[in-house]
Amino acid sequence: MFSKELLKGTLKTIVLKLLADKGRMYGYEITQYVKMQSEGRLVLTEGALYPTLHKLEKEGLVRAERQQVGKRMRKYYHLTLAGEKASNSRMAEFEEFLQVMHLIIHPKPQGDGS
Amino acid sequence: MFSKELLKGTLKTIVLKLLADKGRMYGYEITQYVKMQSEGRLVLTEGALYPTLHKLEKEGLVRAERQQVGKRMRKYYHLTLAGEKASNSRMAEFEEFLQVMHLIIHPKPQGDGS
DNA sequence: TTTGGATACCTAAAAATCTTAGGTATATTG
DNA sequence: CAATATACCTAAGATTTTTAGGTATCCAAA
Repeated sequence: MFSKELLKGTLKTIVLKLLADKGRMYGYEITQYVKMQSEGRLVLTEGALYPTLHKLEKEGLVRAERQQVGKRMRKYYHLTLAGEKASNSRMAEFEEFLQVMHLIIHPKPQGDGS
Repeated sequence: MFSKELLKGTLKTIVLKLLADKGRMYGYEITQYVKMQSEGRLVLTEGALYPTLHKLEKEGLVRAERQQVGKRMRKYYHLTLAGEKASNSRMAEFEEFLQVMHLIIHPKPQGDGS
C-alpha cells in the first residue's frame, strides 16, 4: 500500500463522491467499500473517517439517519443539497489538481536552444 | 486555483521530482517554476517549502550548496543517491495513488442484478 | 533618490489533518 | 467460548500546512 501522506486532503473528497454515487452509506461500509474497490491498497482508518463524517455533518454537507439492525445501530449518511454541490465542485477541483500535477511531473519542454 | 487541501502530502513528491528532472534548483526558483508550469494554478508558499527543503536535507535526500549571486545568497539543492531512490519510489507511489483514486471515483460497476 | 516590487532566504504560532491507540458493544463462526 | 467481524466513538500526539511575520539585495520607475 502506498504512503498515506498522499491521502491527506482527499478524504472528504472521497466521502462526498461516494455518497453522491451511492446515495447513502454508513461509516463502516465506507471503509469496507474503499478497501474492496482499491483491492486492499487503500485502508481508511476509523480515527480519520468518523471525525470527517461528523465535520461534514456540522458543515451541513451530509445528514445522518440512525437505523437499527438487530440490536446494533448504523448511521447512514446522505448528501444534502449543499453537499451535492460540494461533491461536484470537489471533483472538479480534483480533476484540476490532476491536470496541474501532470503539468509539473510531465513538463512541456521549454525552448532549450538545442 | 483549486483548494490547497488536495496538495497536502504531495509537496515532498513535487520537490523530489523537480530536482530529479532539473538537477539543481533553489527554493525561490521552485516556487516560480511551479507557478509558471501550472499556469498560476498552484502557488507553493515559502512557509511550507523552506521547512520541507530543510527536512529533506536532514533526512539525507538532498544536499545544499550556497552560491553567491551579486551580494545575494542562493541555496541550490540537488538530490543525493538516497534522494534519487526516494524520488523514484515517491513517483511510483503517486502513480499508484492515482490508480486507486480512479478505481474509487470511477468504479467498475458491481453486479447489481439488473 | 526613494519607493515599490521582485528576488531570496528564514522562522514561529496557529490551524488542519491524520495516526495511533485506545474504548464499548453486538454478531458470527470455528 | 474465544476470536474475528461488524459498528460506533474519542483523545493525545505527530505531521504538515497556512498565516504572518522578519531580513536583505536588486532594479526600475516616479
